[in-house]
Amino acid sequence: MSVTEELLSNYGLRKTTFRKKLLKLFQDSDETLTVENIKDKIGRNNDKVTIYRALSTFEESGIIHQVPDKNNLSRYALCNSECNPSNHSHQHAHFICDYCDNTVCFEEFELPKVKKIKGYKFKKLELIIQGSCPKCV
Amino acid sequence: MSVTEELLSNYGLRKTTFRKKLLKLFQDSDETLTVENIKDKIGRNNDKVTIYRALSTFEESGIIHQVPDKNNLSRYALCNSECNPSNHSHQHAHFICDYCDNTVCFEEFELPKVKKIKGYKFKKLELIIQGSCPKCV
DNA sequence: CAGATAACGCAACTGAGTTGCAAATATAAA
DNA sequence: TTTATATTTGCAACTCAGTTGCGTTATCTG
Repeated sequence: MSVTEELLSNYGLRKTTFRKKLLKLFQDSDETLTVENIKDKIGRNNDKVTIYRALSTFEESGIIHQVPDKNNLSRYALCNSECNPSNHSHQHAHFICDYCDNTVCFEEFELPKVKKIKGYKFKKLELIIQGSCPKCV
Repeated sequence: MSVTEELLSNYGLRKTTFRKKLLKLFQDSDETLTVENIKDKIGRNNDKVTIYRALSTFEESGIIHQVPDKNNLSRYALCNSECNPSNHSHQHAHFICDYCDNTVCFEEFELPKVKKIKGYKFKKLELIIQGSCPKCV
């Protein structure tokens, strides 16, 4: 069984042709992907509904996570650590380039400790950094 | 001249009836607002195109800033400090409640100092905290 | 007050994401 | 390996936030 298939098995998901193809794409890619990016890479003929549904399944399972784009568009990236449906929080920052449309995960960032505010319960932190990436000085 | 009108003048914007009404709404509100919230408060008959255009103008000028919603929908809030078109960065965090749809600005938060990564240029930091708000224990 | 310019308001559009449903495929049981 | 069951896929049609074009109206400046 391939790494991709094993991952699907571990999360108790059916190993369909489409899911294997999509998951492999994420495993082979070091950038975050939009649905358009995905279509470009796995073929424009793939149905968007299927893509959206597979992405939702992967996200709920904890295989991938969603990151907002510059234009509030959804991008997706593989979860590095062992995420699962009940614990799916990411201790890393995201970088959004103002010029190209890319968004990158910065694994090496430590998220700040946040002081408590009475009445509020904090569950998840997301640090988004905007600026210019190496390609877009 | 009212506070609202003065603010518009300071930013070199025309003081139209609509803008005065919209800006006053932001000044009187301590929560972030969606376009739907705005319609509810200033009247559903107000044209959405006009709302969107006024929001863009305010945002570009540095009067308000945009915050993503739980559902990646846009919310808007008044800028506290003296923002302007060329310097429009917010040194505060945003809290998104997982249960109600509200998003709040946390002025009292200090954003973390972020270490440099070669090739990247950082311009803006956004810290988003998710959890439950006092109303939604 | 008159002319120039910017903002408004309407209709029609765009495009990301969703829903319903029938056909196809994966899995588990026999 | 075949069959029964449950899940996934793929198509069409839809929803809804946000945008564009353009003629009309309001604001500002002289």
